[in-house]
Amino acid sequence: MLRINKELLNFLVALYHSDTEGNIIEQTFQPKSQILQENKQVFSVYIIKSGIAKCYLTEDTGDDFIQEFFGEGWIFGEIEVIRDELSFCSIDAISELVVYKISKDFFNKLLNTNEAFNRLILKILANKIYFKAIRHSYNQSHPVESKLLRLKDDFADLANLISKQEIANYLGITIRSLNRTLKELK
Amino acid sequence: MLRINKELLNFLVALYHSDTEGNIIEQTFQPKSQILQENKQVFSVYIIKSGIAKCYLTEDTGDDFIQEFFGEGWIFGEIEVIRDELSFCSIDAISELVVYKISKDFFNKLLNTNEAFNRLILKILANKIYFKAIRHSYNQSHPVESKLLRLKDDFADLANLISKQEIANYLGITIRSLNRTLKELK
DNA sequence: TATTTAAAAGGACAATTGTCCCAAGGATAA
DNA sequence: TTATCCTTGGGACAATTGTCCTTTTAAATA
Repeated sequence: MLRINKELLNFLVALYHSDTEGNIIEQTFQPKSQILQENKQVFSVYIIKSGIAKCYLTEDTGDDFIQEFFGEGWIFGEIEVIRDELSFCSIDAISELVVYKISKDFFNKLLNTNEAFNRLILKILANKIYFKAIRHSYNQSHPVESKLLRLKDDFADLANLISKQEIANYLGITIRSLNRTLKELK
Repeated sequence: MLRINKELLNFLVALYHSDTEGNIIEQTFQPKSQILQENKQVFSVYIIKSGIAKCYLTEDTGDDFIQEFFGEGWIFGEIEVIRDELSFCSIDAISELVVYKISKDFFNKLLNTNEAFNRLILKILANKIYFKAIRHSYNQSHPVESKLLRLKDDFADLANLISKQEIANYLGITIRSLNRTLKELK
């Protein structure tokens, strides 16, 4: 639910400190500000240094569907840069968010010249597919109650950071269903 | 719905013909035979030369959820090899299936030494994430009828190859719902 | 402090989807 | 041919989830 990646974060901290050419910039976003927007161009790849963000997609029905909550060390924008396409989801800061920002060109250069970085990105992409596959499958085959119980632990940690609406959007259900089920579980 | 990738297929055909050391093997599977099984080790990466396969996950409820139907040029097993973990889904041949089979080691070697191959795999992984994100979001926010209409075209092509049960498993619904909705659409 | 606004909780009903069951049609094997 | 099995289609009802609306609670601002 809240994705983090210490390995990538460590990698970036080192990279940032050895960077003398300004290829990596630290940037801070205020809560609720938007970092990437659906269907817009993506010029940079971002790695979260601290804070929490949400990655979501707005459907034609007007509903937002939250793909994941991103935490320390999580990367975004890399899929768009690799595919060389517009963003297919939006990213909003939930808490104050500090990121390492890498330009498209430098990210591509890193991929081509830094073998360890290349491997790390391959692993990250493979993991993203894995997480999505598992979650999508689980979501399709289980009722709301099971989905909620599954989150219970992560849930407690995030409960004071994210709204009920966001939890509902993550589960792909309405707030009404969420409340009903929460009450039944008590 | 049916994923194909001509670019990778072309790449592999060339690779196969220039391969003198038996790093790439052509192999044929009969319809309904299983190529990869959930929770088992994966020793090779496969690229489909011809035929159709399904990639699915069996839930604790006993339901199968079909992630995708794979066609020409589609790759599988690469996620497990990159993550160095057990398979998280099963792959079954639907029609007679011919694949190019690459050992784990040679796949890793290709990733490290062949820049074009590395790029191709990065793109493929990024695309897999993209497809999954879009589909998961759509599935969560739309009723059965919309999901079906969305497939209508692909659907016609596959209809005589895959069963109703498989379509239902792909949509994450029961056969009963599928039939009901198909009737309403007529 | 009083006033306004937004988030959370839930009642009543409607729509959607699932469960369970049976029947019809085609394919296969004895 | 007849028996058997599997796929498909659908009736009747139950369970789940959504829609709409109201109330309560909490937070924010004048």
